[in-house]
Amino acid sequence: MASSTPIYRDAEAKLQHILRTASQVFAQHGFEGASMRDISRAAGVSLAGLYYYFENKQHLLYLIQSTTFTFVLESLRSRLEGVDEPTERLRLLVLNHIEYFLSHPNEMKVLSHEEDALGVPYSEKVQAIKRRYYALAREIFDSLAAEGLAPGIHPRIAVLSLFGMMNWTYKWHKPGVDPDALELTAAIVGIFLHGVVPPGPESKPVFADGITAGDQR
Amino acid sequence: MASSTPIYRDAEAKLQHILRTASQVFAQHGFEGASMRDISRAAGVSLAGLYYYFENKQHLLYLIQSTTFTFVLESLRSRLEGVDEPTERLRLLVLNHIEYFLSHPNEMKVLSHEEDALGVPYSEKVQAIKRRYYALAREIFDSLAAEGLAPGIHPRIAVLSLFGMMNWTYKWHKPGVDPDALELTAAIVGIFLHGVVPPGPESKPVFADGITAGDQR
DNA sequence: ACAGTTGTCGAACGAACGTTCGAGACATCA
DNA sequence: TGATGTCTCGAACGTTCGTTCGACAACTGT
Repeated sequence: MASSTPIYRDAEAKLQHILRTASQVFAQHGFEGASMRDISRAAGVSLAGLYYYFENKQHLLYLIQSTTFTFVLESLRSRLEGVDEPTERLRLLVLNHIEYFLSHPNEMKVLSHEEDALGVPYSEKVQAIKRRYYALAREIFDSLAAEGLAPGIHPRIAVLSLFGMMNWTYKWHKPGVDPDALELTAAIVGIFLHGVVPPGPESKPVFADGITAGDQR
Repeated sequence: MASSTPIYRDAEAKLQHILRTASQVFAQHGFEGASMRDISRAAGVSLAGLYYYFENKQHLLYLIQSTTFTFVLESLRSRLEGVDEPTERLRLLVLNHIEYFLSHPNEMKVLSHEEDALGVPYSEKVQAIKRRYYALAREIFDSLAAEGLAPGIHPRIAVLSLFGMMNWTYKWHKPGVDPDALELTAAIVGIFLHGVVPPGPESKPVFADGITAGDQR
C-alpha cells in the first residue's frame, strides 16, 4: 500500500496559493468587503475556478482561520516541549505568537479581525481551537502564578490583557521601523511581568477606589 | 435675537437615535456586512428617509466614529483638569477609556473594529482625532516616565501595549460576570505599571536574547 | 390663505454580489 | 484509442446592494 497517496497533481499547492492570496485580500478589505471576484483576480484563477477548491466564501475563510490557528497552536506546543520554567514558558508563548504575527500579518489579521464573520458550523470549529489555545495560555499563566502573584490580579483578566497586547500589534506594527519579534516579545513580557515602572523600595499600589497610596513624595 | 436657534423640530434627536441604532447594527454585522436596509429596519425609518440625515453609508460611519471619539477625548481632557500626579493621570486615561467602552460597547466596537472601513476624505478626519488622543496618552506616559522607567521600555511600544489591553476588552468583556469599569481599570493599570509578578528582592529581568536572569532559585 | 422649508417615503435605478452550470482541455491508465 | 477523473472557465442565474427621484404631508413665518 505504498501508492495509496491521493492523486494531487498540484492541487494542494494551488489551494495554499489561493489561501495565501485570499488572506491578503481579506486583510485589506475585510471579509464582507472583499468579493470573490477580487480574490479570483488576485489569485489568477477564474471566478468559477475558485469553487473547485472550497464550497463557498465562508468555507474559504474557515480554511484560512483553521490552518493558521492550528499551526500557531501546534508550533507553540512543540516549542514548549521540555521547557518547565514558567517564565520561559510564558516567553515562548509570546514569542511564538508575535513571530507568527510579524511573519504572516495577513493571516493573523484575518484571524484577529474576522472572528465573528464565520457562521455555524464553521464558527464552532474555530472556537474549539481558540479555546484550546486559551486553555494552554491559561495553564502557563497558572504555573507562573503558583510562584506568586501581585495582589488583586484576576487570572482571566491578566491572560486576556496579555492577548490584548499581543493581538493589538497588527494595528500598529510597521516592519522595519518597529522592533522585531524578539525585541517586541521582550517588551511585552517585561510589561506583563513587571510593568513599566522600575521596582522601588516604596511601592504605590492602585486600588479600585481610585486612591493611590503614597500620594505625596 | 433670542429665537436664533435653528429650526430643529426633533431632527437632531432623531439623528442621534439613528446613530445609536446604526452603531448596534454595525457592531453586530460589521460595516460592510450591514446593509442600509438593516439599519432602516432597526431604526424604524424608511430606507430613503435615512438619506435625509447623511450623504451616504460612509458618512454615517464617519458620524458615529467622529462623535464617539470626540466625546471620549473631550471627556478625558475635562477629567484631567487640575490633576497633576502622573500616576493618577494615567489612571484617569484608562478609567475614561474603559468606562466608555463598557457603557457604549457598540460605538466603541465600531470605533475599534472599523478603523480601516472609512475612505478618504472621512478617514483623515478620524485619524486626526486619533492622533490627538494618542498624543495626549503619550504625553501622560512621558510625564510618568520622567519619574523613572523600567530598563528597556520603549515609550511607543508601552503606550500601544496599553491601548492593546484596553481596546481588546470589547472582544471578551461580559457585563455582569466580568469586573466593572473601576475594577477593570485598576487591573489594567496595575499590570501596566507593576506587572503581574509581585515585587521581590531579586528581580528577574527578561532580555531580548531570551535569557532569563537568575534562573535557579 | 399662501409660500417655503422640513421631514418622510414607495418605487425604482444600475451595479455588484455569491453561486451554479455545462462544456471543454488535459493527463492517466486500460 | 477510448473511457475516466482532474482541473478550468465563460456565461449566466437570481438576489441584494447603495443610492436617487419625485411626490407629499406637516409645520413655519407672513
